[in-house]
Amino acid sequence: MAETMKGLKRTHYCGEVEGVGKEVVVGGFVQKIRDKGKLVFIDLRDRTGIVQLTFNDKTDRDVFEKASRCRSEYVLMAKGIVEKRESPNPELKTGDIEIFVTDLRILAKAQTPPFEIVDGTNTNEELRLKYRYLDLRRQELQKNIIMRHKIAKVAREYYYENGFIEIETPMLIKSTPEGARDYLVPSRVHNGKFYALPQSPQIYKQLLMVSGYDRYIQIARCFRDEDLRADRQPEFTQIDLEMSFVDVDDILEMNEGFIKRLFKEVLDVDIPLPLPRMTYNDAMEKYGTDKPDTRFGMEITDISEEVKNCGFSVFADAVASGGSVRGIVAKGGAGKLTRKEIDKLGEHAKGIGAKGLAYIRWVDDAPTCSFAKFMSEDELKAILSKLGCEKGDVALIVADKNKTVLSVLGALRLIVAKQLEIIPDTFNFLWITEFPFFEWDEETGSWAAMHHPFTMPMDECLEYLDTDPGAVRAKAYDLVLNGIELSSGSIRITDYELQQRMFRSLGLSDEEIEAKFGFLVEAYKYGAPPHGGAGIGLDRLAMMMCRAESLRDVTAFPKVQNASELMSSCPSPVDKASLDVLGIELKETKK
RNA sequence: GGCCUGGUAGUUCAGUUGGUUAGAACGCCGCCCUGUCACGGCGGAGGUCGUGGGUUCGAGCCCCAUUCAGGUCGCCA
Repeated sequence: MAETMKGLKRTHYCGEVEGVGKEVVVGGFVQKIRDKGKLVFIDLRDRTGIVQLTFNDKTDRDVFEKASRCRSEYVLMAKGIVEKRESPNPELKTGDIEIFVTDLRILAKAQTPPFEIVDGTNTNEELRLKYRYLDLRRQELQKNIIMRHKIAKVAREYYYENGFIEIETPMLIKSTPEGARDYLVPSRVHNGKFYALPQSPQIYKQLLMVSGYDRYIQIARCFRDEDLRADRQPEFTQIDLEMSFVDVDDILEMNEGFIKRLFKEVLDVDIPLPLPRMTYNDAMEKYGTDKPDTRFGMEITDISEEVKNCGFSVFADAVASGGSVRGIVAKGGAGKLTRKEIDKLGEHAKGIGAKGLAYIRWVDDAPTCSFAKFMSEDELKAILSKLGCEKGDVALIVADKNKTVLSVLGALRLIVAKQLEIIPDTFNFLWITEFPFFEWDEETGSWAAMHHPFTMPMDECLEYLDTDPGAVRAKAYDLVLNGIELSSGSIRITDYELQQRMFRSLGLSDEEIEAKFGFLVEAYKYGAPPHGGAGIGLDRLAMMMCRAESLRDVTAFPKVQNASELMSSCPSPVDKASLDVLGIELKETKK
């Protein structure tokens, strides 16, 4: 039978014990017991840290024996006197004191955990996820989870102070088969019909602006039934906001203010404002991605002009067929990027769509070049000069359709930078602006909205909406931090006529518009202030601020790659009776 | 759905060309120890080598399939 804490009331957290001579009561988990025979030390841990409990020949005999029976992860409560240590432990916050224990309660015994509860563990993540509640005891993880809490706290404070009102939007909403796949929820009272879990509160927050709430914020859970990545969970949390009577600059400034305050308060890092901005087109041309990591250079250079008439048909043909030839230069990379490493990069490039990878590696007097035999010396010189490739450097070159060239070089740029270890440990924020409104969908052979169909086109683009959709840019913006997309938002269309035009450009019939967005379109007929907003990924923000590698490290109960949760084994089958009530019959399921 | 990586005591790993009884460290259990804090000393327990099949006189090791986990591409308005 475990003991109770009757008569004891905690006075201090373990990591905050102080005051030599004072009587204190602490509670926590046994981190470690060091039994010296007639002298026992117990490291007691709670979320604030560790304090040392001491038992010696002056200790009551029952208390002493109880102490020596303790094992790792037992839950204890101890009353005692704070004493100064003869030899302090500089590793501990409370290292210059210890507690001479006069009363000890074993509140719960504990089985030996399947892995040690210590920081810097390298226990397999699968096992730790199965026993997530134990993994969450580790101080590393507790620090991350608490960091996440602080972010949410500063977010609420900041936006509240700026006039935002927190409003909850529904979790059971109408499914709109656009964009990501919805999680569907059946219901007993509506056989054959389904709710969807929100991918974001998008439509509702826009309606709140129509309703005149002016500034809305919500720390909102969002759901997407898509495959996971290290930086993507099927359910995630967004600091979701919307503002009325604003244009792009107003929203960017508001959110910059939040970023600055957040990093100052939580990490004591100064983020200079305004944050840099870059157009989508510039980002694609220079970095091959709409979320560039600008902590290092290695920008993409177009050498199409230099090679369009050269003897190397791969290059010349790519340019002739409307594509391009571009390259990146790894400054001083010739040492680390051996022929073998470059071959590996080539394989990787092929894996992501390139037909091949040309290279120049300049170690000694003359550069080694994979396509030298097709080139005159002058042509090669021109390429080197345009690329800025010098002795000691490696240039990687891809020829293909523009889209392929850019995406491949964008990916290689990141890999090479990691290999060369040239990425500084800083926080580089960047706004990406002027996104294209439309995106050509190869599968359906039609235009699709890149952001979402309620995004306002830029004022000067309205005139060629119908004639040249590909050139229409939108009042949409992303906030990027070190190559991770942190936030995404836009100014919304508030004009009924314009919205109808955009829907039609997307190939939606009047019937489809009515069925999918009828209530939204209807709402805008009753007058709406200009408005826009953004969603800031709380999980990713926490991941970056904790310098974690994965969202799993900043999410209390995360899901794994196949979107299941290892601890509770969810999702799980349900019995036939439950399905019958919902009017659902399963087809043969995938094995 | 494609590609890549991994799965051996509780944990992290080693395991030679396929060859006797599969090892180490940490953890765990027991005994000893009055100043430990990576405590120390002595002793001990602990293995379906992810699963199934195949090759072989013989498989942790080779082959095939499968499963689980991770990364990534597709996907993520």
